[in-house]
Amino acid sequence: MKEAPNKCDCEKCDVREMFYEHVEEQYTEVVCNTKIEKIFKKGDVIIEEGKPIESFIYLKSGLVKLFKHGEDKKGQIIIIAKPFDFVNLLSVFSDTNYNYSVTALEDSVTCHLDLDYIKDMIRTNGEFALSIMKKISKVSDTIILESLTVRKKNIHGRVAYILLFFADQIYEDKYFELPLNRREIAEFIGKTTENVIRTLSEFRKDGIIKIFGKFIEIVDKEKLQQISDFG
Amino acid sequence: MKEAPNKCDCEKCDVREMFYEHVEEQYTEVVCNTKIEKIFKKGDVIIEEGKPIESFIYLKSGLVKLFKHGEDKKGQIIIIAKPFDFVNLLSVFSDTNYNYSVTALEDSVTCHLDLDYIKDMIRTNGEFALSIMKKISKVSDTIILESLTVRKKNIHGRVAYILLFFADQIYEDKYFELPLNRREIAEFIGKTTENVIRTLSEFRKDGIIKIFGKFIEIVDKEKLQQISDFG
DNA sequence: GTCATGGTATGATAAATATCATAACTTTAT
DNA sequence: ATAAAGTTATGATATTTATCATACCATGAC
Repeated sequence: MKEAPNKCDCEKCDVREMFYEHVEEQYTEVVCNTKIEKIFKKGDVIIEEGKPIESFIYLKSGLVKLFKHGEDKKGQIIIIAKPFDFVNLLSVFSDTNYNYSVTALEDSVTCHLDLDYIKDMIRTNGEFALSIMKKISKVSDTIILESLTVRKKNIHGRVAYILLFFADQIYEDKYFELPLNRREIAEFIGKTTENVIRTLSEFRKDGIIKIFGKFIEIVDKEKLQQISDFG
Repeated sequence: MKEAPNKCDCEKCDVREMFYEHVEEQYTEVVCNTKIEKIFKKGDVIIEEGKPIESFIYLKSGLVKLFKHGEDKKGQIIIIAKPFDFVNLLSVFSDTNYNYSVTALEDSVTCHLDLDYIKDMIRTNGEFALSIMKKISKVSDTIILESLTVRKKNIHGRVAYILLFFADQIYEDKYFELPLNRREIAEFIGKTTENVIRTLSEFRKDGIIKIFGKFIEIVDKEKLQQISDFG
Protein backbone atom coordinates (compact mmCIF):
# COMPACT_ATOMS: atom_id res chain seq x y z
CA MET A 1 0.00 0.00 0.00
CA LYS A 2 1.18 3.54 -0.64
CA GLU A 3 -0.35 6.92 -0.13
CA ALA A 4 -1.48 8.93 -3.09
CA PRO A 5 -0.26 12.49 -3.72
CA ASN A 6 -2.06 14.68 -1.23
CA LYS A 7 -3.85 16.75 -3.82
CA CYS A 8 -7.22 15.07 -4.30
CA ASP A 9 -9.89 15.97 -6.79
CA CYS A 10 -12.92 16.16 -4.56
CA GLU A 11 -14.84 17.88 -7.34
CA LYS A 12 -15.10 14.61 -9.18
CA CYS A 13 -15.93 12.54 -6.13
CA ASP A 14 -19.30 10.82 -6.09
CA VAL A 15 -19.25 10.73 -2.34
CA ARG A 16 -18.98 14.48 -2.26
CA GLU A 17 -22.22 14.61 -4.22
CA MET A 18 -23.85 11.92 -2.17
CA PHE A 19 -22.80 13.08 1.22
CA TYR A 20 -21.65 16.62 1.28
CA GLU A 21 -24.58 18.28 -0.35
CA HIS A 22 -25.72 19.32 3.07
CA VAL A 23 -22.39 20.45 4.42
CA GLU A 24 -21.23 24.02 4.10
CA GLU A 25 -18.36 24.81 1.76
CA GLN A 26 -15.76 25.51 4.43
CA TYR A 27 -16.27 22.09 6.03
CA THR A 28 -15.97 20.11 2.84
CA GLU A 29 -12.75 21.94 2.16
CA VAL A 30 -11.36 20.83 5.49
CA VAL A 31 -12.38 17.27 4.71
CA CYS A 32 -10.78 17.44 1.29
CA ASN A 33 -7.55 18.76 2.73
CA THR A 34 -7.30 16.34 5.64
CA LYS A 35 -8.40 13.17 3.91
CA ILE A 36 -5.90 10.55 2.90
CA GLU A 37 -6.04 8.34 -0.13
CA LYS A 38 -4.38 4.95 -0.05
CA ILE A 39 -3.55 2.70 -2.95
CA PHE A 40 -3.75 -1.06 -2.57
CA LYS A 41 -2.68 -3.85 -4.88
CA LYS A 42 -4.84 -6.89 -5.45
CA GLY A 43 -4.56 -9.11 -2.38
CA ASP A 44 -3.37 -6.36 -0.04
CA VAL A 45 -4.84 -6.17 3.45
CA ILE A 46 -6.80 -2.97 3.96
CA ILE A 47 -8.26 -3.64 7.38
CA GLU A 48 -7.29 -6.29 9.86
CA GLU A 49 -9.73 -7.84 12.31
CA GLY A 50 -9.09 -6.61 15.84
CA LYS A 51 -7.32 -3.38 14.89
CA PRO A 52 -8.73 -0.07 16.19
CA ILE A 53 -11.17 1.86 14.06
CA GLU A 54 -9.57 5.21 13.37
CA SER A 55 -11.06 6.52 10.21
CA PHE A 56 -14.11 6.56 8.10
CA ILE A 57 -13.20 4.72 4.91
CA TYR A 58 -14.84 4.49 1.55
CA LEU A 59 -13.77 2.77 -1.61
CA LYS A 60 -12.88 5.14 -4.41
CA SER A 61 -12.03 2.54 -7.03
CA GLY A 62 -11.46 -1.19 -7.24
CA LEU A 63 -13.19 -3.98 -5.36
CA VAL A 64 -12.77 -5.32 -1.83
CA LYS A 65 -14.10 -8.13 0.34
CA LEU A 66 -15.19 -7.90 3.98
CA PHE A 67 -14.72 -11.19 5.78
CA LYS A 68 -14.19 -12.95 9.05
CA HIS A 69 -11.36 -15.41 9.60
CA GLY A 70 -12.41 -18.86 10.70
CA GLU A 71 -10.45 -20.79 13.32
CA ASP A 72 -9.95 -23.68 10.94
CA LYS A 73 -8.66 -21.42 8.17
CA LYS A 74 -11.89 -21.31 6.26
CA GLY A 75 -13.27 -17.79 6.46
CA GLN A 76 -16.61 -16.26 5.74
CA ILE A 77 -17.11 -13.44 3.29
CA ILE A 78 -19.67 -10.91 4.54
CA ILE A 79 -19.93 -8.68 1.50
CA ILE A 80 -18.14 -7.48 -1.58
CA ALA A 81 -17.88 -3.69 -1.59
CA LYS A 82 -17.68 -1.69 -4.80
CA PRO A 83 -16.65 1.90 -5.44
CA PHE A 84 -18.34 4.48 -3.21
CA ASP A 85 -19.43 1.84 -0.78
CA PHE A 86 -18.36 2.42 2.77
CA VAL A 87 -15.78 -0.11 3.61
CA ASN A 88 -16.10 0.10 7.36
CA LEU A 89 -19.73 0.89 7.77
CA LEU A 90 -20.34 -1.98 10.09
CA SER A 91 -19.07 -1.10 13.53
CA VAL A 92 -17.73 2.31 12.60
CA PHE A 93 -20.05 4.10 15.01
CA SER A 94 -20.68 1.34 17.48
CA ASP A 95 -17.33 -0.22 18.16
CA THR A 96 -13.73 0.70 18.76
CA ASN A 97 -12.15 -2.23 16.96
CA TYR A 98 -12.85 -4.02 13.74
CA ASN A 99 -14.42 -7.42 14.01
CA TYR A 100 -13.82 -8.29 10.37
CA SER A 101 -11.03 -7.89 7.85
CA VAL A 102 -10.96 -6.22 4.47
CA THR A 103 -8.69 -7.09 1.56
CA ALA A 104 -8.47 -5.85 -2.01
CA LEU A 105 -9.87 -8.17 -4.68
CA GLU A 106 -8.63 -5.82 -7.37
CA ASP A 107 -6.21 -2.91 -7.32
CA SER A 108 -8.09 -0.40 -5.19
CA VAL A 109 -7.98 3.14 -3.89
CA THR A 110 -9.57 3.99 -0.56
CA CYS A 111 -10.31 7.40 0.88
CA HIS A 112 -9.81 7.86 4.61
CA LEU A 113 -11.61 10.61 6.48
CA ASP A 114 -10.88 11.42 10.08
CA LEU A 115 -13.54 9.72 12.16
CA ASP A 116 -13.65 12.42 14.80
CA TYR A 117 -14.17 15.00 12.13
CA ILE A 118 -17.06 13.04 10.66
CA LYS A 119 -18.55 12.76 14.12
CA ASP A 120 -18.20 16.52 14.53
CA MET A 121 -20.02 17.03 11.27
CA ILE A 122 -22.82 14.77 12.46
CA ARG A 123 -23.03 16.76 15.68
CA THR A 124 -23.11 20.10 13.94
CA ASN A 125 -25.00 19.33 10.78
CA GLY A 126 -28.37 17.67 11.12
CA GLU A 127 -28.99 17.14 7.44
CA PHE A 128 -25.65 15.46 7.09
CA ALA A 129 -26.44 13.30 10.12
CA LEU A 130 -29.69 12.20 8.57
CA SER A 131 -28.19 11.41 5.20
CA ILE A 132 -25.34 9.35 6.62
CA MET A 133 -27.82 7.56 8.85
CA LYS A 134 -29.92 6.75 5.84
CA LYS A 135 -26.87 5.35 4.07
CA ILE A 136 -25.83 3.21 7.05
CA SER A 137 -29.32 1.98 7.55
CA LYS A 138 -29.60 1.08 3.89
CA VAL A 139 -26.37 -0.87 3.76
CA SER A 140 -27.09 -2.88 6.90
CA ASP A 141 -30.58 -3.54 5.68
CA THR A 142 -29.32 -4.83 2.38
CA ILE A 143 -26.76 -7.13 3.97
CA ILE A 144 -29.32 -8.59 6.34
CA LEU A 145 -32.07 -9.09 3.79
CA GLU A 146 -29.73 -10.47 1.12
CA SER A 147 -28.32 -12.96 3.57
CA LEU A 148 -31.85 -14.15 4.30
CA THR A 149 -32.47 -14.47 0.58
CA VAL A 150 -29.34 -16.54 0.10
CA ARG A 151 -30.06 -18.69 3.13
CA LYS A 152 -33.19 -20.05 1.46
CA LYS A 153 -31.37 -21.26 -1.63
CA ASN A 154 -29.68 -24.58 -2.33
CA ILE A 155 -26.21 -24.67 -3.81
CA HIS A 156 -27.36 -24.31 -7.40
CA GLY A 157 -29.44 -21.29 -6.47
CA ARG A 158 -26.57 -19.75 -4.54
CA VAL A 159 -23.99 -20.18 -7.27
CA ALA A 160 -26.42 -18.81 -9.87
CA TYR A 161 -27.12 -15.90 -7.55
CA ILE A 162 -23.47 -15.03 -7.13
CA LEU A 163 -22.78 -15.20 -10.86
CA LEU A 164 -25.67 -12.83 -11.50
CA PHE A 165 -24.44 -10.61 -8.70
CA PHE A 166 -21.12 -10.13 -10.46
CA ALA A 167 -22.66 -9.84 -13.90
CA ASP A 168 -25.37 -7.36 -12.92
CA GLN A 169 -24.15 -5.43 -9.94
CA ILE A 170 -20.40 -5.36 -10.30
CA TYR A 171 -19.35 -5.70 -13.91
CA GLU A 172 -22.58 -5.06 -15.82
CA ASP A 173 -21.51 -7.56 -18.43
CA LYS A 174 -22.28 -11.17 -19.31
CA TYR A 175 -18.55 -11.75 -19.66
CA PHE A 176 -16.34 -11.02 -16.70
CA GLU A 177 -13.37 -12.19 -14.68
CA LEU A 178 -14.31 -13.65 -11.32
CA PRO A 179 -12.57 -11.61 -8.61
CA LEU A 180 -12.82 -14.59 -6.26
CA ASN A 181 -11.33 -18.03 -6.57
CA ARG A 182 -13.59 -21.05 -6.04
CA ARG A 183 -12.75 -21.29 -2.35
CA GLU A 184 -13.72 -17.67 -1.82
CA ILE A 185 -16.99 -18.15 -3.67
CA ALA A 186 -17.62 -21.04 -1.29
CA GLU A 187 -16.85 -18.78 1.66
CA PHE A 188 -19.25 -16.20 0.30
CA ILE A 189 -22.20 -18.54 -0.18
CA GLY A 190 -21.50 -20.88 2.73
CA LYS A 191 -20.87 -24.12 0.85
CA THR A 192 -17.74 -26.21 0.19
CA THR A 193 -15.21 -25.45 -2.49
CA GLU A 194 -15.67 -28.81 -4.23
CA ASN A 195 -19.40 -28.34 -4.53
CA VAL A 196 -19.01 -24.84 -5.94
CA ILE A 197 -16.65 -26.24 -8.59
CA ARG A 198 -19.03 -29.09 -9.32
CA THR A 199 -21.97 -26.73 -9.68
CA LEU A 200 -20.05 -24.49 -12.06
CA SER A 201 -19.14 -27.57 -14.11
CA GLU A 202 -22.81 -28.58 -14.23
CA PHE A 203 -23.82 -25.14 -15.41
CA ARG A 204 -21.16 -25.45 -18.10
CA LYS A 205 -22.34 -28.91 -19.16
CA ASP A 206 -25.90 -27.59 -19.36
CA GLY A 207 -24.78 -24.77 -21.62
CA ILE A 208 -25.74 -22.06 -19.14
CA ILE A 209 -22.26 -20.62 -18.79
CA LYS A 210 -18.84 -20.92 -20.37
CA ILE A 211 -15.78 -21.17 -18.16
CA PHE A 212 -12.30 -20.00 -19.10
CA GLY A 213 -10.44 -20.32 -15.83
CA LYS A 214 -11.48 -17.28 -13.83
CA PHE A 215 -13.36 -15.83 -16.77
CA ILE A 216 -17.07 -16.55 -16.99
CA GLU A 217 -19.45 -15.98 -19.84
CA ILE A 218 -23.14 -16.19 -19.06
CA VAL A 219 -24.75 -17.85 -22.07
CA ASP A 220 -28.31 -18.47 -20.89
CA LYS A 221 -29.05 -15.67 -18.49
CA GLU A 222 -32.75 -16.41 -18.28
CA LYS A 223 -32.07 -19.96 -17.16
CA LEU A 224 -29.49 -18.78 -14.64
CA GLN A 225 -32.00 -16.30 -13.26
CA GLN A 226 -34.56 -19.09 -12.90
CA ILE A 227 -32.08 -21.24 -11.02
CA SER A 228 -31.25 -18.31 -8.77
CA ASP A 229 -34.92 -17.52 -8.13
CA PHE A 230 -36.25 -21.02 -7.57
CA GLY A 231 -33.16 -22.98 -6.54
CA MET B 1 -54.25 -4.27 20.14
CA LYS B 2 -55.45 -1.34 22.19
CA GLU B 3 -53.96 1.98 23.11
CA ALA B 4 -52.87 2.60 26.64
CA PRO B 5 -54.12 5.58 28.64
CA ASN B 6 -52.32 8.62 27.25
CA LYS B 7 -50.58 9.45 30.49
CA CYS B 8 -47.18 7.78 30.26
CA ASP B 9 -44.54 7.59 32.93
CA CYS B 10 -41.51 8.68 30.99
CA GLU B 11 -39.62 9.19 34.23
CA LYS B 12 -39.34 5.44 34.63
CA CYS B 13 -38.47 4.75 31.02
CA ASP B 14 -35.08 3.18 30.29
CA VAL B 15 -35.13 4.60 26.82
CA ARG B 16 -35.37 8.06 28.22
CA GLU B 17 -32.16 7.39 30.06
CA MET B 18 -30.53 5.69 27.14
CA PHE B 19 -31.51 8.10 24.45
CA TYR B 20 -32.72 11.37 25.75
CA GLU B 21 -29.81 12.25 27.96
CA HIS B 22 -28.64 14.62 25.26
CA VAL B 23 -31.98 16.19 24.50
CA GLU B 24 -33.13 19.35 26.23
CA GLU B 25 -35.98 19.15 28.69
CA GLN B 26 -38.58 20.88 26.54
CA TYR B 27 -38.07 18.40 23.71
CA THR B 28 -38.37 15.28 25.83
CA GLU B 29 -41.61 16.70 27.19
CA VAL B 30 -42.99 17.02 23.69
CA VAL B 31 -41.97 13.44 22.97
CA CYS B 32 -43.57 12.23 26.17
CA ASN B 33 -46.79 14.02 25.36
CA THR B 34 -47.05 12.96 21.74
CA LYS B 35 -45.92 9.38 22.05
CA ILE B 36 -48.41 6.55 21.91
CA GLU B 37 -48.24 3.29 23.78
CA LYS B 38 -49.88 0.24 22.31
CA ILE B 39 -50.71 -3.00 24.04
CA PHE B 40 -50.51 -6.28 22.14
CA LYS B 41 -51.57 -9.75 23.10
CA LYS B 42 -49.40 -12.77 22.37
CA GLY B 43 -49.71 -13.54 18.68
CA ASP B 44 -50.88 -10.05 17.66
CA VAL B 45 -49.41 -8.46 14.57
CA ILE B 46 -47.45 -5.32 15.43
CA ILE B 47 -45.98 -4.51 12.02
CA GLU B 48 -46.97 -5.92 8.67
CA GLU B 49 -44.53 -6.33 5.79
CA GLY B 50 -45.21 -3.76 3.07
CA LYS B 51 -46.96 -1.21 5.26
CA PRO B 52 -45.57 2.34 5.43
CA ILE B 53 -43.13 3.23 8.16
CA GLU B 54 -44.72 6.00 10.15
CA SER B 55 -43.23 5.89 13.58
CA PHE B 56 -40.19 5.06 15.53
CA ILE B 57 -41.08 2.08 17.70
CA TYR B 58 -39.43 0.49 20.68
CA LEU B 59 -40.50 -2.37 22.87
CA LYS B 60 -41.39 -1.36 26.39
CA SER B 61 -42.21 -4.81 27.69
CA GLY B 62 -42.78 -8.31 26.35
CA LEU B 63 -41.04 -10.10 23.50
CA VAL B 64 -41.47 -9.86 19.72
CA LYS B 65 -40.13 -11.51 16.59
CA LEU B 66 -39.06 -9.82 13.36
CA PHE B 67 -39.54 -12.07 10.36
CA LYS B 68 -40.09 -12.33 6.66
CA HIS B 69 -42.93 -14.31 5.16
CA GLY B 70 -41.90 -17.01 2.70
CA GLU B 71 -43.89 -17.68 -0.46
CA ASP B 72 -44.42 -21.28 0.52
CA LYS B 73 -45.66 -20.35 3.99
CA LYS B 74 -42.43 -21.08 5.75
CA GLY B 75 -41.05 -17.81 7.02
CA GLN B 76 -37.69 -16.72 8.32
CA ILE B 77 -37.17 -15.15 11.70
CA ILE B 78 -34.61 -12.34 11.60
CA ILE B 79 -34.32 -11.56 15.30
CA ILE B 80 -36.11 -11.73 18.61
CA ALA B 81 -36.36 -8.28 20.19
CA LYS B 82 -36.58 -7.77 23.92
CA PRO B 83 -37.62 -4.76 26.01
CA PHE B 84 -35.95 -1.49 25.03
CA ASP B 85 -34.85 -2.89 21.74
CA PHE B 86 -35.92 -0.90 18.74
CA VAL B 87 -38.48 -2.86 16.89
CA ASN B 88 -38.14 -1.16 13.54
CA LEU B 89 -34.49 -0.20 13.49
CA LEU B 90 -33.93 -1.87 10.16
CA SER B 91 -35.27 0.32 7.39
CA VAL B 92 -36.60 3.06 9.66
CA PHE B 93 -34.26 5.66 8.20
CA SER B 94 -33.62 4.11 4.84
CA ASP B 95 -36.97 3.00 3.54
CA THR B 96 -40.58 4.10 3.37
CA ASN B 97 -42.16 0.69 3.83
CA TYR B 98 -41.44 -2.28 6.03
CA ASN B 99 -39.84 -5.26 4.38
CA TYR B 100 -40.41 -7.52 7.36
CA SER B 101 -43.20 -8.20 9.82
CA VAL B 102 -43.27 -8.07 13.61
CA THR B 103 -45.57 -10.05 15.91
CA ALA B 104 -45.78 -10.41 19.68
CA LEU B 105 -44.38 -13.62 21.16
CA GLU B 106 -45.62 -12.59 24.58
CA ASP B 107 -48.04 -9.91 25.72
CA SER B 108 -46.17 -6.75 24.81
CA VAL B 109 -46.30 -2.99 25.09
CA THR B 110 -44.71 -0.83 22.40
CA CYS B 111 -44.00 2.86 22.47
CA HIS B 112 -44.49 4.81 19.25
CA LEU B 113 -42.70 8.07 18.65
CA ASP B 114 -43.47 10.28 15.70
CA LEU B 115 -40.81 9.61 13.09
CA ASP B 116 -40.72 13.16 11.78
CA TYR B 117 -40.19 14.41 15.27
CA ILE B 118 -37.29 12.00 15.81
CA LYS B 119 -35.80 13.18 12.52
CA ASP B 120 -36.14 16.76 13.71
CA MET B 121 -34.32 15.87 16.87
CA ILE B 122 -31.54 14.29 14.85
CA ARG B 123 -31.30 17.46 12.75
CA THR B 124 -31.22 19.76 15.72
CA ASN B 125 -29.32 17.70 18.24
CA GLY B 126 -25.96 16.32 17.23
CA GLU B 127 -25.34 14.28 20.35
CA PHE B 128 -28.69 12.64 19.99
CA ALA B 129 -27.91 11.92 16.34
CA LEU B 130 -24.64 10.26 17.29
CA SER B 131 -26.15 8.14 20.03
CA ILE B 132 -28.99 6.88 17.86
CA MET B 133 -26.49 6.16 15.11
CA LYS B 134 -24.40 4.18 17.52
CA LYS B 135 -27.44 2.19 18.53
CA ILE B 136 -28.43 1.44 14.94
CA SER B 137 -24.91 0.51 14.04
CA LYS B 138 -24.69 -1.80 17.03
CA VAL B 139 -27.93 -3.62 16.34
CA SER B 140 -27.18 -4.17 12.65
CA ASP B 141 -23.70 -5.31 13.52
CA THR B 142 -24.99 -7.81 16.01
CA ILE B 143 -27.54 -9.25 13.60
CA ILE B 144 -24.94 -9.64 10.86
CA LEU B 145 -22.25 -11.16 13.02
CA GLU B 146 -24.63 -13.50 14.84
CA SER B 147 -26.00 -14.73 11.56
CA LEU B 148 -22.47 -15.52 10.41
CA THR B 149 -21.86 -17.35 13.67
CA VAL B 150 -25.00 -19.44 13.26
CA ARG B 151 -24.29 -20.13 9.61
CA LYS B 152 -21.17 -22.07 10.54
CA LYS B 153 -23.00 -24.45 12.85
CA ASN B 154 -24.71 -27.75 12.13
CA ILE B 155 -28.19 -28.43 13.46
CA HIS B 156 -27.03 -29.56 16.88
CA GLY B 157 -24.92 -26.45 17.26
CA ARG B 158 -27.77 -24.22 16.16
CA VAL B 159 -30.35 -25.72 18.50
CA ALA B 160 -27.90 -25.56 21.40
CA TYR B 161 -27.16 -21.96 20.49
CA ILE B 162 -30.81 -20.97 20.49
CA LEU B 163 -31.49 -22.65 23.83
CA LEU B 164 -28.57 -20.77 25.35
CA PHE B 165 -29.79 -17.58 23.73
CA PHE B 166 -33.11 -17.84 25.55
CA ALA B 167 -31.54 -19.01 28.79
CA ASP B 168 -28.82 -16.36 28.90
CA GLN B 169 -30.03 -13.35 27.00
CA ILE B 170 -33.78 -13.42 27.37
CA TYR B 171 -34.83 -15.22 30.54
CA GLU B 172 -31.58 -15.43 32.50
CA ASP B 173 -32.67 -18.78 33.87
CA LYS B 174 -31.93 -22.42 33.17
CA TYR B 175 -35.64 -23.08 33.27
CA PHE B 176 -37.86 -21.17 30.89
CA GLU B 177 -40.85 -21.41 28.61
CA LEU B 178 -39.93 -21.34 24.92
CA PRO B 179 -41.68 -18.37 23.32
CA LEU B 180 -41.46 -20.12 19.95
CA ASN B 181 -42.99 -23.37 18.82
CA ARG B 182 -40.78 -25.92 17.10
CA ARG B 183 -41.63 -24.62 13.64
CA GLU B 184 -40.61 -21.10 14.63
CA ILE B 185 -37.33 -22.32 16.10
CA ALA B 186 -36.73 -23.98 12.74
CA GLU B 187 -37.49 -20.69 10.99
CA PHE B 188 -35.06 -18.93 13.29
CA ILE B 189 -32.12 -21.27 12.73
CA GLY B 190 -32.85 -22.18 9.12
CA LYS B 191 -33.53 -25.90 9.50
CA THR B 192 -36.65 -28.07 9.25
CA THR B 193 -39.20 -28.47 12.02
CA GLU B 194 -38.74 -32.25 12.21
CA ASN B 195 -35.01 -31.97 12.67
CA VAL B 196 -35.40 -29.36 15.40
CA ILE B 197 -37.76 -31.71 17.24
CA ARG B 198 -35.39 -34.63 16.71
CA THR B 199 -32.43 -32.65 18.00
CA LEU B 200 -34.32 -31.57 21.10
CA SER B 201 -35.25 -35.21 21.70
CA GLU B 202 -31.62 -36.23 21.37
CA PHE B 203 -30.54 -33.57 23.86
CA ARG B 204 -33.20 -34.94 26.20
CA LYS B 205 -32.06 -38.55 25.74
CA ASP B 206 -28.48 -37.45 26.42
CA GLY B 207 -29.57 -35.80 29.65
CA ILE B 208 -28.57 -32.33 28.50
CA ILE B 209 -32.03 -30.84 28.80
CA LYS B 210 -35.44 -31.73 30.14
CA ILE B 211 -38.52 -31.02 28.05
CA PHE B 212 -41.98 -30.32 29.42
CA GLY B 213 -43.84 -29.25 26.31
CA LYS B 214 -42.79 -25.68 25.74
CA PHE B 215 -40.87 -25.57 29.01
CA ILE B 216 -37.19 -26.32 28.89
CA GLU B 217 -34.77 -27.01 31.70
CA ILE B 218 -31.11 -26.92 30.88
CA VAL B 219 -29.50 -29.68 32.92
CA ASP B 220 -25.96 -29.79 31.56
CA LYS B 221 -25.19 -26.26 30.52
CA GLU B 222 -21.50 -26.89 30.01
CA LYS B 223 -22.23 -29.66 27.53
CA LEU B 224 -24.80 -27.52 25.74
CA GLN B 225 -22.26 -24.72 25.48
CA GLN B 226 -19.74 -27.14 23.99
CA ILE B 227 -22.24 -28.30 21.41
CA SER B 228 -23.05 -24.69 20.57
CA ASP B 229 -19.38 -23.74 20.28
CA PHE B 230 -18.11 -26.71 18.32
CA GLY B 231 -21.22 -28.04 16.58
C1' DG C 1 -69.44 -35.09 23.21
C1' DT C 2 -66.83 -35.61 18.60
C1' DC C 3 -64.65 -33.67 14.82
C1' DA C 4 -61.22 -31.05 12.70
C1' DT C 5 -56.83 -28.74 13.28
C1' DG C 6 -52.28 -27.83 14.68
C1' DG C 7 -48.30 -29.06 17.37
C1' DT C 8 -45.13 -32.64 18.89
C1' DA C 9 -42.89 -36.90 18.04
C1' DT C 10 -40.59 -40.77 15.59
C1' DG C 11 -39.24 -43.86 11.79
C1' DA C 12 -38.06 -44.83 6.99
C1' DT C 13 -36.22 -43.12 3.02
C1' DA C 14 -34.51 -39.77 -0.33
C1' DA C 15 -31.85 -35.95 -1.50
C1' DA C 16 -28.34 -32.65 -0.70
C1' DT C 17 -24.02 -31.70 0.78
C1' DA C 18 -19.49 -32.68 2.90
C1' DT C 19 -15.48 -35.30 3.04
C1' DC C 20 -11.72 -37.87 1.23
C1' DA C 21 -8.83 -39.18 -2.54
C1' DT C 22 -6.55 -38.30 -6.65
C1' DA C 23 -4.98 -35.90 -10.78
C1' DA C 24 -4.04 -32.22 -14.05
C1' DC C 25 -2.94 -27.70 -14.43
C1' DT C 26 -1.10 -22.87 -12.77
C1' DT C 27 1.37 -20.01 -10.29
C1' DT C 28 5.18 -18.86 -7.27
C1' DA C 29 9.65 -19.32 -5.36
C1' DT C 30 14.23 -20.59 -5.86
C1' DA D 1 14.24 -24.61 -15.35
C1' DT D 2 12.49 -27.06 -11.74
C1' DA D 3 10.35 -27.93 -7.41
C1' DA D 4 6.77 -26.68 -4.27
C1' DA D 5 2.44 -25.00 -3.37
C1' DG D 6 -1.96 -23.75 -4.57
C1' DT D 7 -6.09 -24.06 -7.72
C1' DT D 8 -9.35 -26.43 -10.47
C1' DA D 9 -11.52 -30.64 -11.42
C1' DT D 10 -13.80 -35.17 -10.83
C1' DG D 11 -15.12 -39.54 -8.62
C1' DA D 12 -16.37 -42.38 -4.66
C1' DT D 13 -18.24 -42.45 -0.35
C1' DA D 14 -20.00 -40.83 4.10
C1' DT D 15 -22.70 -37.76 6.59
C1' DT D 16 -26.12 -34.53 7.21
C1' DT D 17 -30.39 -32.86 6.40
C1' DA D 18 -34.95 -32.86 4.13
C1' DT D 19 -38.98 -35.17 2.91
C1' DC D 20 -42.70 -38.29 3.47
C1' DA D 21 -45.55 -41.07 6.36
C1' DT D 22 -47.77 -42.00 10.49
C1' DA D 23 -49.31 -41.48 15.26
C1' DC D 24 -50.50 -39.25 19.43
C1' DC D 25 -52.06 -35.53 22.02
C1' DA D 26 -54.05 -31.11 23.01
C1' DT D 27 -57.20 -27.45 21.77
C1' DG D 28 -61.04 -25.08 20.00
C1' DA D 29 -65.33 -25.28 17.00
C1' DC D 30 -69.70 -27.05 16.50
